[in-house]
Amino acid sequence: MSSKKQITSFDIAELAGVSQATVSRALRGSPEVSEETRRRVEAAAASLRYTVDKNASNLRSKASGTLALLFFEDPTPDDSRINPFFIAMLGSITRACARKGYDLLISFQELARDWHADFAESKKADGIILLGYGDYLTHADRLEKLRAKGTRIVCWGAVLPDQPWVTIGCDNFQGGRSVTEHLLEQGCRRIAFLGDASHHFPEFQERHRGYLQALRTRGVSVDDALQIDAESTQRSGMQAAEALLARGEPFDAIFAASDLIAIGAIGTLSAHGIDVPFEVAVAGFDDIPMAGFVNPPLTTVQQDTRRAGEMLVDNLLRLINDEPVTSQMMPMKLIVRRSSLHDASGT
Amino acid sequence: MSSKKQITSFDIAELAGVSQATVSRALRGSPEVSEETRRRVEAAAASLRYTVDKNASNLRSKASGTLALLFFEDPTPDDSRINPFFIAMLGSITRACARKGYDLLISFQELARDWHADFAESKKADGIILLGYGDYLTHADRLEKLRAKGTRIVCWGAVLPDQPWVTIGCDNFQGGRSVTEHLLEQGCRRIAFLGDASHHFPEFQERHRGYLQALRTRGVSVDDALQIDAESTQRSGMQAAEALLARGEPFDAIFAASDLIAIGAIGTLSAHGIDVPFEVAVAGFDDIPMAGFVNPPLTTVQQDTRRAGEMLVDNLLRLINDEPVTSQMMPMKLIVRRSSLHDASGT
DNA sequence: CTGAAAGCGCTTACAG
DNA sequence: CTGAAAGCGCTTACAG
Repeated sequence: MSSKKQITSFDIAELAGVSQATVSRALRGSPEVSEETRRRVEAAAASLRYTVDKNASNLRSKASGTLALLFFEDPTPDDSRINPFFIAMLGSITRACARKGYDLLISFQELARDWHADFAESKKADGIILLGYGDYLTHADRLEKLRAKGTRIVCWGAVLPDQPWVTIGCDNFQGGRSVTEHLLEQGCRRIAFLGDASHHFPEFQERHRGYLQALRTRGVSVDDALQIDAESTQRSGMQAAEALLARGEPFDAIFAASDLIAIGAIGTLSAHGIDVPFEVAVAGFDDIPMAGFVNPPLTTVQQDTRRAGEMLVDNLLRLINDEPVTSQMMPMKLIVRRSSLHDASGT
Repeated sequence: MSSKKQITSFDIAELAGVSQATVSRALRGSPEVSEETRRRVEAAAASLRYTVDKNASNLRSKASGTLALLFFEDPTPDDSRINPFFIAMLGSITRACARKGYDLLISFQELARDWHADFAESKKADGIILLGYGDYLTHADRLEKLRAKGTRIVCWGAVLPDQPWVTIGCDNFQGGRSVTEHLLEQGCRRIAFLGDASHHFPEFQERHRGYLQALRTRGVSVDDALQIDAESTQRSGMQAAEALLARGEPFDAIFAASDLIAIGAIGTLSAHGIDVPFEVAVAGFDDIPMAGFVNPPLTTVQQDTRRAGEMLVDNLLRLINDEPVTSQMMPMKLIVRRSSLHDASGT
């Protein structure tokens, strides 16, 4: 603790020769204060290195100037391995907050836990951003209850019809479709899908729907034996690829529901002496920084994380200001790298 | 905003049949409260879904229960590319905070900016963690002024003698030495160092000192032409490798001051048709997640980010509690992967 | 445009 | 072990 007593707005008021209320107004840029008074107050504040006590101002004004970012994830053995895609989102969310003058509180949570009280209800944050490959459906009632209590929440994830909460997400369906069409163009016909395509992973499910759509449009028959569940980790990708090989079904391509799954799968294929992309083309989803550096470089779908972060923050602030907000879907972009160039490298 | 009036400790007091002060004590687990009263208060609080207003409690108690994490970095063109090593640190710091019951506020800043007022002085955070390949020396006076004002700060970085602020860092000197010894054991004799080894990058400087020490111990002469400045980005690593090649000096190994530099350098070498590790062995520093997945997998130095995060938080909390704290250095670990196996793959 | 006063919801001596 | 009272440092009607 500093030895000196804390400097308050009363000290500034005395120094500037105005009332404490005027200090408060001047420092918040209220238009009620005359230009000259404001200058005098600002000079006094600067000379004493005064800063407004956020706790007091928040208590009085009922706003915190803070947003909370909650990462949802299953408990992982390795604490420090965060899904790289969400890291990129974290970066852009942080900067978007800074641009808007908001602070950002972050926290890692398990979806099943009782996290709601921690932020909005204790007035630490004015609103909450949820990030994660979340099965929000299962927790829909909780989200709904929060919303009813007046908590402002914006989710990143699958944008689905009939979702009562505001969601920003990329167009997973189109993404899945684009990747699959690209693989078909490479001459692949037995394209495996690695990822849990159930409603527990709504984003994966959408990507899978796009995959099915692309196959059907081209008249390629769908073989359920080519779909293997996986969650978004390398380990899970390796296991899924092992399971796929164990099934003995022939396949000439893998569309992994995320880059981490794809990278794990490539590892397994290599270990089995299977060449990528000559024998099996592989594509992922997310365009994590690693994607361009694995061997072979990974074809994937890029999401505009910078814009996504801005949209999450902007929409949450609109919600906080009681402005109309709707869920929004962002376009994605296919990034072709060597891992999927089945055609060029072989046959 | 919720339509209902906010529930306060007075409501709980009434429901539980005690005074408001007792509610406050019971909910904070004060030992002064009887077990039976506590239970009654907790039940009442739960039934009304009451949570303590943090702004009020912070204002009164003069503590925020929040730590601030400041990332220092130069402004980058690409918002979302955060150094992966710091991301791992972020993860472990966040979790360490959670375990201690603290919230974490995060912010990206440029070292040169006027950031000090933002957190500690406005009472938003009880203490600050600084993270970044920072040139803290240049900003030493600012740090010192903050400390004098009572701000609690802990830095991640180079642990140097005569540093008045508390720093946690890994043993960069030993790390640099281990890598260099390893490269020497592989038969390399012309080992380039890629990284700014000036006092502006104290961690790189320490790694470079370790490098020099290893060379001298083995009686290998140091050639200044083999040192090229680089900061910790792939782009910079590529440029440094280009510059090195342009000098025309023969070299059989590169020790890059960070993994990102190493990965960039490998890219440049490959583009020039130079085989790694057969013609040039390469090693980096940090063991970022990508390191094991590039081609060839990168030999590097691993820092225990989980433990580092814990130590940063623990030491900051000690500082906040006015307990004695000293700077500490953590051991590192050489991780040998294929990029440095010069010997085995050639000659 | 400015000031005097009330009050945000807690925690913490103080008293018993 | 519990209560009554003061007060943390602001913001915001209210009045002029």
